[in-house]
Amino acid sequence: MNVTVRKHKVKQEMRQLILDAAKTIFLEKGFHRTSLRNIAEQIDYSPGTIYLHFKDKDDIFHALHEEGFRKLLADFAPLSHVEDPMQRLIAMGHVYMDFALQNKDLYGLMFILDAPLKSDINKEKWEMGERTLDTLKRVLRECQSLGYFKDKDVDYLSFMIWSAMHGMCAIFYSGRFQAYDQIDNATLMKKGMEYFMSMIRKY
Amino acid sequence: MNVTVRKHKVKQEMRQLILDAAKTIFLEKGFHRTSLRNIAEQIDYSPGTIYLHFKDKDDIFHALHEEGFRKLLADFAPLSHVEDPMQRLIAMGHVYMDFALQNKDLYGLMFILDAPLKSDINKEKWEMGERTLDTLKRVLRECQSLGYFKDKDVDYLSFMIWSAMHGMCAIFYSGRFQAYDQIDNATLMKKGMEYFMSMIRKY
DNA sequence: TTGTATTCTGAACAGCGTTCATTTATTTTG
DNA sequence: CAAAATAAATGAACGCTGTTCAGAATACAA
Repeated sequence: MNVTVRKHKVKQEMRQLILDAAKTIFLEKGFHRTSLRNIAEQIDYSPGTIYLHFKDKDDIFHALHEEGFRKLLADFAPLSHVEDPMQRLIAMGHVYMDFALQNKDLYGLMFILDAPLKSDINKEKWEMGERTLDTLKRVLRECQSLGYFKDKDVDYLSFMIWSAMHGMCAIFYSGRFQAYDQIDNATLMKKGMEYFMSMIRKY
Repeated sequence: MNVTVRKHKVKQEMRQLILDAAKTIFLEKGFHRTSLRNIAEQIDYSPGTIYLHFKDKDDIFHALHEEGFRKLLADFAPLSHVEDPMQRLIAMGHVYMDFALQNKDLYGLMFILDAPLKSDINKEKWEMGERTLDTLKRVLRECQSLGYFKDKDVDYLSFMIWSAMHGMCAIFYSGRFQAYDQIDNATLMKKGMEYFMSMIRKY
């Protein structure tokens, strides 16, 4: 018992060690360019050892995926204290964008990379995604009760708003704004957000 | 001369043969899951032959990348006949979205996949991207001369609008809307677009 | 200390992008 | 038409990948 508890703890520490190493290397080289041998080398274990803690590479992906959502939801949590739903909606946008800016690799894993998402697992894992989306839908309904977004369907509306946020973050992630190369990335994002929010406030 | 011309033609046909095969398999299996051996097999040549026509896998990526932009710009072309700039802007949105819906693989190559874009080449290749963006900026300026988007910076505005469009397409591409799984993809996209456009019209 | 259970290793497998000496096909020349 | 020169295509080989698994190393129990 005391022993099995400690064993369990050791096992979890190893898991976290692998995840942290993986995250570090993903950040440096990108998901597809990171090999299990790279990860193994970083933590001074052989490649085989990783398979004692994760089913395969996708499994590591999923673990980080979930870690990302936990972090994002945690970042959202303080916003529940913002009384005015419209102010809360705007604040959520900023938190979302900051999350993408500060956790580029994690953001890519969660919303962009096509790596796995193999049908079986994704239903379970996307429970986190749904919870995040529900947070958005809830605040939108509150906004509606204050007169905003009259006669708008919350499903379509939430999709449109999330897409706008995601679009900016995704372009940032993929590094595809050479077209704006004279403008600082963060400024571009913040200004884009500002324009969108001032638009939606009047909607 | 006559001979060299014919040779050149044959060579280009081979190039196109490879590109078409590549596109087909990308569509089926995705970029990262498509191997050069798969492509070679599909056209009944050995892997080595492909390297007679393309520098490497990234080179194929770039060729399709450019093909995509040529197609998108061609789809935009007829819109120059739409007199009212706001109507043209809205029409552009629909064309962009239809392009993504009907050329999913190409869209991913152009705007999402992180495969290559290795600094050297991307400047040249993104000339197409810039041209596309210029089309958007031009119509926005025309809208401004009609009183829309007063005091708005065209760079930030174009980024925000493009991001909103891209966001919807990117979510569609990555298949990450299980959260809306009871709603048809195309409907979701069209409605999202409709909401965004009705919002921007009043901006 | 011995025996059992656990952890870890690293060689092996098939497949990957890529290269290149060699073979095959085509064209040019005598 | 045959021979030489040029071009096109091959496929084995290299070092990499994710993944597996028999065996070695280590830890724990009796």
